Amino acid sequence: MENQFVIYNTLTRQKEVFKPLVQGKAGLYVCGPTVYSNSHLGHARAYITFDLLFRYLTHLGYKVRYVRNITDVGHLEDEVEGTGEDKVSKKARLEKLEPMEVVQMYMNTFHRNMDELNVVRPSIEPRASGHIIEQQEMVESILKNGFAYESNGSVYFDVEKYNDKYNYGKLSGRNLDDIKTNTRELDGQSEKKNSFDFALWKKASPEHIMRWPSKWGDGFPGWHLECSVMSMKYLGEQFDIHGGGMDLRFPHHECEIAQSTASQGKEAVHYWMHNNMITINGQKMARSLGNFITLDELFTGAHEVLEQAYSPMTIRFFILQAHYRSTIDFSNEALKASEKGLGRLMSALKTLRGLSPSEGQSTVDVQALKDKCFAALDDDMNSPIAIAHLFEGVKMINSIKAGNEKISGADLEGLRAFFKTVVCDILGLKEEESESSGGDEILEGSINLLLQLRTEAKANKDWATSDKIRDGLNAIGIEIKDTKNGAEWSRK
RNA sequence: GGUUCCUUGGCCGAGUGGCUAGGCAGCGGUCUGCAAAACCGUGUACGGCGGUUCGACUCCGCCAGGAACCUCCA
Repeated sequence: MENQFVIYNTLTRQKEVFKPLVQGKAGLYVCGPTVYSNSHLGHARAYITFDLLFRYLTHLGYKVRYVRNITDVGHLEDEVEGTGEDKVSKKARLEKLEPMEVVQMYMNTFHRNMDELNVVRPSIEPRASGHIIEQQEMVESILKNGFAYESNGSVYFDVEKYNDKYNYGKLSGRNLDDIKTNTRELDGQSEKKNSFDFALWKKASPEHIMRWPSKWGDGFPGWHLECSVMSMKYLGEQFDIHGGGMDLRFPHHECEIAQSTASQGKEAVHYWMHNNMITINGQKMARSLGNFITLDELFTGAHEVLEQAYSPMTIRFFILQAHYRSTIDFSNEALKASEKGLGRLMSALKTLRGLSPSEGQSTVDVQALKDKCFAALDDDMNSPIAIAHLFEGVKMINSIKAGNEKISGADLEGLRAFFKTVVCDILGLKEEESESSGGDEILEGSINLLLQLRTEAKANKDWATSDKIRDGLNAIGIEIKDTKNGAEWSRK
């Protein structure tokens, strides 16, 4: 086991060899979604990225504890509308539901979508609303350490004071002076010492539905707090990797660092990893820009920018074909290319299963292929390169089948294991059967019978009949492939 | 305005100081009764202008265009 897993650490702005705090174990925390509306393409990108990390760490032999939270406390002030109402409550009011009903509904959708994308569920999925006491405890410890102050029933983090001792802005590459001169002055900040101070605990206005009692009065926790608290609770005061979207780098993750450090006197996270955004026509996909596509819309094709439906695996493959730190631009053309490429990869996987060893020595180098592929994954999870090498494997498989290359029994076994490991276990791609399932034996029997008739017709040079069978099967979604070993069929 | 980043062939998307990324599409061929599939072959790509260098798409500077963060966001 010579190779080392290298990951890009946003904190140091460079690639570093992954060294776990505890040998053989890895602690991973990823910021989960706020469940107040449907999951979208951006969620797919983030959670597929860290699913790849989770799967790869597992593949490398680490016992991984993967914590991904659900943000179900509506602490997000609605600045755009200017109502000061949190998003969950607003949704609840609009749809005449309990806030927790809203949360449950979208959490269910999120889980279903993630399952469809073959994203492995995390080891622990804690909810912010279930950790109010712990959050209050952290507020108290930050207060006790002198890095926060109470003001009119709310508690704010004292950024300036923290910065005197530590470094606020180290993750996002800012310094407090810049932040000072560039922070917008918003209304209602009079109770803060400085505009860049952020809320740890916020006093609830009388109409605020999601509220909890505290020693500072009824209120709710600040957004940044839950991740500091829950990561500490389940992964310890210090843990290996914290992930999330690039957009969370500031202020969310910066504030997390400040909170953890202020409460415990040391930093919690060793490696910060951030996935880049998905853009649509070159622009970030965002609710506020009105250009976001939900996963359900993607899977059904029900969105005006979509020319067709795209399957979950197509989306997954599309995302894995770009490096996680690059932006990836959505387009129908790109998605269609991914769909076809994925089809070729998966049908090679099928072919591989049916391959038999050739006589004599291999003419292909399976080991070299494996080495190159794993080297790519070791290099900051370079999935596009790994996939490029996989396609070399596809060529290899097809050439063996066509009789242009030879493979020994041992190599064939190695190739099979390699493909299963990389394609299925690490990249998390699976075969998608078309909806028509059930009655498979009858179906197969019928099709095989038709193919027999076609073979006979061909033998009699009855092209009309043979083409009629081919076209007819084609029309109901069965594709015929004539190979040297006779006709084969597959579902389109 | 501040901070950071990007600009690769028809499309998407890796990467490197001199050596073929890959996918999709296209073109030519093999196979086929014809197709499809598969296989083989095929593309003188690196925003513009300077500089460093024996040599730059890759390093430096400037310019142009675009993006992200600075406000909720994956």
